[in-house]
Amino acid sequence: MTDFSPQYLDVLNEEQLAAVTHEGKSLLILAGAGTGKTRVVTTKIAWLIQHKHVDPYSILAVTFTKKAANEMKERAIALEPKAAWSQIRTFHSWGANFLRRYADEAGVSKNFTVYDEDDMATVLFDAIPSLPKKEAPHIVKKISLAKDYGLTPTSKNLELVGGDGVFAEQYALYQERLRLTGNVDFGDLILLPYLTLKNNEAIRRDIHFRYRVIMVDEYQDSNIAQSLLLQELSGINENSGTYVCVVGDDDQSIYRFRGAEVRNILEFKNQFAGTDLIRLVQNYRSTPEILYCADCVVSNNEGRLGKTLVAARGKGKKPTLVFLPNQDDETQFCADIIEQQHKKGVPYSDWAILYRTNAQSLGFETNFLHSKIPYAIVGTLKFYEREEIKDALAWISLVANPRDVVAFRRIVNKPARGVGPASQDKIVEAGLGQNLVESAKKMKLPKKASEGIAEFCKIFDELNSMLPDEEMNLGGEAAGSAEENEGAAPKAVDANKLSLADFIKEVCEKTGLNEFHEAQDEIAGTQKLANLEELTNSAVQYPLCRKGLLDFLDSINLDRSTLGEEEDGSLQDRVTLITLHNTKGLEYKRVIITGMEYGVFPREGKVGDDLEEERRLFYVGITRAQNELYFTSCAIRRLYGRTNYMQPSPFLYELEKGSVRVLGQQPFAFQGAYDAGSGTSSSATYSDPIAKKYRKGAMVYHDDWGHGQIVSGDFTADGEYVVTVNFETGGSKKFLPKYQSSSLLVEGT
DNA sequence: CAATTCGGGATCTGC
DNA sequence: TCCCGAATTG
Repeated sequence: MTDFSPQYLDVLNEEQLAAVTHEGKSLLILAGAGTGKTRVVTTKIAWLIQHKHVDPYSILAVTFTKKAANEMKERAIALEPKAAWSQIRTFHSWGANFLRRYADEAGVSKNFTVYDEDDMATVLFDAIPSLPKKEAPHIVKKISLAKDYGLTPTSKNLELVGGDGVFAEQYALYQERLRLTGNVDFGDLILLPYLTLKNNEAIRRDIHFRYRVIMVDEYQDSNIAQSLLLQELSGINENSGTYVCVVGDDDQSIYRFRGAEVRNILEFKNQFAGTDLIRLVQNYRSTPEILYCADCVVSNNEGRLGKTLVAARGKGKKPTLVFLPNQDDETQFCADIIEQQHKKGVPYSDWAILYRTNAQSLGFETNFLHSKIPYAIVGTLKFYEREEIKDALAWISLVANPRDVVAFRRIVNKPARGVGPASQDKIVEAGLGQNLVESAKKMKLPKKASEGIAEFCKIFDELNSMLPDEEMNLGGEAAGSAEENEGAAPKAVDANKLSLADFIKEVCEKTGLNEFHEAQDEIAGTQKLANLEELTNSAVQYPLCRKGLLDFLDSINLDRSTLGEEEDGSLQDRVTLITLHNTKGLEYKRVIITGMEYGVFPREGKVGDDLEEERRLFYVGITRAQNELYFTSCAIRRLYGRTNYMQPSPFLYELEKGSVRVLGQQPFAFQGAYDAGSGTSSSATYSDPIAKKYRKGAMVYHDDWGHGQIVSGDFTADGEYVVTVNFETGGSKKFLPKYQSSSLLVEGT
């Protein structure tokens, strides 16, 4: 077995192989965009199991998004089926699982659900009724950030998150109130496991015994709390012998604003003593021309470990920088180039249009609708934030945990049952930290409210009694097997067996949600009833029991992404419209990065670390492109209803002369910054009006050939003026403008 | 409670 | 400019 080399190792390059077979000390893999990072991690898992005989059960691999976790799990299992026994999941879902197991030690209810920021605001408001309405979200953000930084209400350095004199107290009051609900917020899913491990040696020993290998993907996205958790989890300071391997790219860290800390990756070698570093720089995605641009830009950042991507691919097209008069021209330029290429057989799905802010998508949508260019906007549909879905989920959550004040308030008077705010407050105050429904039953209230509460409690009890504690066992697997799987996707439920979907169906019917929204749909033409059905369907595979209910709620609360969005948009021939942030981890054959203007990208006022983060975002955008890359920059842009004269993005200056082809009217600041074209001709004198109009450098549009630029203009021996035009499509043509004035149009005149 | 008006604010968004 | 939430009004 010594020389046995599994096939899957053959496809790796030298640096990838070194990363896969590395052992011993901790390892930081600095993996640039498109260098096969996921392949390395999944192969490493397979190699450890097959070749090093590591127990798959003792391997933990964490990612930041559910999508990434699913992909990693799938690919690891494809290489080595035993990887199904490994823990491959998101940080937060691991945390939720840990907290359910050690609920008592962590001080939460076993059947907690997870509060999002809206819910947090409700809790905060309950805790501090005097708080002005619009301040709540502000403070909630600070609390979230504090938890991301690993700070508790008694921490000394709360000013790190902008905490002022009263913040510590607000945070403390919030915490107190939150604990009374039994529930947790997202920050708790990291912070509480960290504190529990830190303060409880027995649990810590259990965990160190269990996990022998820990890998973290996208480590540049980790926050301080996650780094602290990793240190406790791995027992790095206690000689646990656990092997830790983190993978990331400091150049792609773009989530500082929500607590991600690049320094985690920069200082990994200090936190995990004796770390080895392996760089993956062989890039299999992009042409060398695109990678050159990426490097020009990112090398302007100071806080980085430093690496330069090396193209594995051969030469391609030079990226193009296009200066346009305004945003309408920008959308039109995109529409034109996509349409021209489409006529030549380039599918729409090759293209992605990237922008800094969602608001910028509007112009493209309008234009594409009109131009009949099919498109799909990525990442706007927030299924679980819809009113009707939140209502249904509130009922479900309250059944799971009757101490859930937020859920209780949300539904107790919806539809109206005469239980107004005053009655609600009374019930909540009396029932704090207890079963709110039971408390409500005992409460003395005005006649109207008391009738309403009776009705509410009746519905609740009926729903509650539908749920057995354990899965009804009709000859299937033993209940509790899900515990072994630790929340892995539940097995399909027999068709003739009741599933959780039946419960949710009842919820929608009994509570009047269906009735209410059916009426709404007719009036407003909405889809609410259908959305509720979709929610019901998504629960089909969960068993009808309390455990199934909690698993279902976790699956929703820990993946707010895309239910309701098309499963595989890539199968459809459509242009992708997407924010730069959303492109991380994705790739497209042809990419247009739009709105390259100061104030838009980078956003106004960004300096220092914030500016470096914007630059990394630009770097992420550039490195999404496989074959072709365009940048567009407008001289004028409407913002908030005002017309603004824009300066080109400072990032454009960082693209070195000769790294891009420039089209359009260069702003004054750019005169001479770039070669306008490749022509060397001495050019024509501009005394001739036609020659003046069709001069070298001008942008033109031709009915058949599309957009292009005049790269040379000369007079023939006969005195005829001839221009050579390089078209966007790559072709080059000569024209006699004298005879072409109607079909060859000079743009911007 | 529903319809209407008024005013403020406007990034990116994982789990 | 435009959208959302809060306040006002019938």
